[in-house]
Amino acid sequence: MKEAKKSLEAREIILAAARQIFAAKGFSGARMQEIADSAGINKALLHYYYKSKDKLFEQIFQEALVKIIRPLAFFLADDSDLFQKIRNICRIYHEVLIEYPFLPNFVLNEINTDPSRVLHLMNAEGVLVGREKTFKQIEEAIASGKIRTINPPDLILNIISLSMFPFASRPIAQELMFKGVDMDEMFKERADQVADFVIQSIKL
Amino acid sequence: MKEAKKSLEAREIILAAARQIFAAKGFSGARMQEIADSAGINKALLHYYYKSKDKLFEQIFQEALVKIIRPLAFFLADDSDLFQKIRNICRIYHEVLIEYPFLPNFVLNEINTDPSRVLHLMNAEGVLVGREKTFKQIEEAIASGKIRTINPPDLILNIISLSMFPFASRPIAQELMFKGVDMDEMFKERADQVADFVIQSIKL
DNA sequence: ATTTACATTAACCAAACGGTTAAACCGGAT
DNA sequence: ATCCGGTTTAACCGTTTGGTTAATGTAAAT
Repeated sequence: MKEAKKSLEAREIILAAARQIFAAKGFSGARMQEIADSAGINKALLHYYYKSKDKLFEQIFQEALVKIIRPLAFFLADDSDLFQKIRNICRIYHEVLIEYPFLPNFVLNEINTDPSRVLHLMNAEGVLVGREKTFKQIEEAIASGKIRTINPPDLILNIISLSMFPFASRPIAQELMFKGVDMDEMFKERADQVADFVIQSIKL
Repeated sequence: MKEAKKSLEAREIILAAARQIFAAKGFSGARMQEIADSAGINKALLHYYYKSKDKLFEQIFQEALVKIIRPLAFFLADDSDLFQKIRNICRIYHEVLIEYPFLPNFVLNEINTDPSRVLHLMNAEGVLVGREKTFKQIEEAIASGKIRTINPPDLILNIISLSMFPFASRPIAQELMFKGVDMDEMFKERADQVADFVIQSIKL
């Protein structure tokens, strides 16, 4: 393998540029020329490494999807106590989203604009492995009087909503509710705040 | 005014078509030709009624923004008891979003892809009128021992997150957590479920 | 030095895009 | 009947877009 280093490095530079531009403008708003410019290369070279816009996008979207879904998979497979599991998923989501705050908007929007292009990439991860187990854990916590009655999927949806939506709505939230507040700082403390909020809501 | 009826009717048909397509594909993904086709008219006629894609989009986005922000404005101005206010905003949001489920994704995504094109349309509504009043109401509820300590903007953000995110994440949520569940039915009951969730979480 | 295999570029292309033009259409007023 | 204003269309235009081509560069292997 002669120029393996060069090739891999170029591919990584391209991916980094494409990640930023796809995340910022979405599939249809992104321009191959802009990605090439941002990567400091020729447009033809971009097509040399990634045959088409769709292929390039698929790879980047796949990565993003994994980053979004992995914390949920971890939560579902986690063997800890329910309250501890809730604290764990909140912390993991906030860690990931503080590093990649654009993920929720990017993933949700692309799924919405073209579910067919994208939904088939989802089964790759074994997300659902621990699902029934966690559903049962929640139902047992209800049956044993540890927590209030709630539909397990609803509880999980609530946790994810509280964790992800603030990142998706950041610009408008900053304008309407957090004027003058450092939202980066707020997000750092928010993981535990969300976990407490959820636990307070369900515990008896 | 000779053909006033015809003209207004045509404009409404165009708006309806544009609403659907902009909401589904976003500004950059929408095609003027597709909007014209969907409205059953010529592309030139589309430009006759709405000079440019940007103008047409601005009008539609403005409408959507108002639909999203009005419930919040109502909540902030509402003079009811805090718990009742929370039930009110949850019900209003769920009513609106059951009718226009695409709104969260549409608005959030356009704000994110091009904040400059869009954020200046936001001050039109007098949203912030009741903000300080509601902040004080929450602080007083804390001081008087009625509810747990929480930062007022955080509480409001939590309510909105729980109300809006499920609509934005519907396709992926259906796939991962609600397989085989009728989410339309679920959303109908969710307004009160969210309100209870929030109130249980903060009440002492 | 020549071959070889990948890397890189300028120039190009067809299709799609937002938008324009100029002519036709059409119903009511004159 | 004709004039008039708003309405509708086919054809067209310049630009942008994703993608290709064919030629050149380049560095290690022979």
